[in-house]
Amino acid sequence: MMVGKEDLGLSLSLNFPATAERNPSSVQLNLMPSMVSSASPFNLLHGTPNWSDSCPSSSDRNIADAFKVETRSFLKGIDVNRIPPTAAEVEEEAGVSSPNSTISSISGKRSERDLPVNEHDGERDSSRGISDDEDGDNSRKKLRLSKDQSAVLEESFKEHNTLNPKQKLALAKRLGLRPRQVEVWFQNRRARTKLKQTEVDCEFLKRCCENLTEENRRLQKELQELRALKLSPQFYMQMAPPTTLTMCPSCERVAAPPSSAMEKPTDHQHNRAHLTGVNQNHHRTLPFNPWSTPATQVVHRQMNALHPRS
DNA sequence: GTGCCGATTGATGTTACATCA
DNA sequence: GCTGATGTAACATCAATCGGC
Repeated sequence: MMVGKEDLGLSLSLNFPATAERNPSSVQLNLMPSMVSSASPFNLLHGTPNWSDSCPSSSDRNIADAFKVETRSFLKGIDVNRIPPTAAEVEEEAGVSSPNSTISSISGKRSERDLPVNEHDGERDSSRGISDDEDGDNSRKKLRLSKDQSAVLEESFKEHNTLNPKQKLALAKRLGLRPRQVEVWFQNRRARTKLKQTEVDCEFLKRCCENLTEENRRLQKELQELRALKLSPQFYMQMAPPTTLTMCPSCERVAAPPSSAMEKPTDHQHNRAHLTGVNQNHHRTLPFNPWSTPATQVVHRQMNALHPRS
């Protein structure tokens, strides 16, 4: 339900074509806290929202997902997923395509994998869904996990996004699911998390690109202005040595030397304050490296944050 | 042999739209 | 022409499967 998503304040919209058509603000993104560190590139992106702030917490997302599932079930008035309370009851339903008896039956490989676990669990009955094939019903039934099951799984996923066999068994037992189902849920959950992370990265790079384009445009314009100035004889009279620029060590911004005609007081007003202030050595002359301009430094920091070198 | 991953399938739910009484 | 019920195609979601590593 869109209402649920919006009300929960889920943030990032990517407007993928198919979705955007109907739901312009769709594709709600979420990051697991562990996946968005404090060094997240989004925090470094100037002029953009703080994504880690605006992105929902995983719990919000979990709630949203659970809410979604719940709402669907509620609206239909049907909860298709019941936790089989006892093995006996499961046995009764085994041939009847109960949601929880949905199987892996089609794949012999996986069924075989599950079998020992069920034996071990004393819940072999659920694996009798294999007999669905024998019943001639080859269509696999779609299982929808209940709200409670999803919530527990999400909780567990928050603690550790992979399960060891022991944890898997315990969780399966607790939820009344087969271990294979728990395993599959975790796999799919990891895939979803990764997909969302990819989408976020994509969005970030898009913004990065936009910023660079804008910066490039600005620099081109500046270059044109400088070239125009260059034609003026007065420019040469007052020009600073061509290979040096002054960088403010505190803010890392490049500024023209005070005597230079290039100085633009309105552009970087605090330079004047620095230069006329107590510390006359505040500005030091540095060799100009075009790749270490503020803009490129910001981008480099962003890129490093995104893909840190080991 | 096992577990994970990416790609894919298929069941199910939602939505927008058309048709009809 | 307007309204509500019904059918349906398109799409979204997600559990489950498959093959590869």
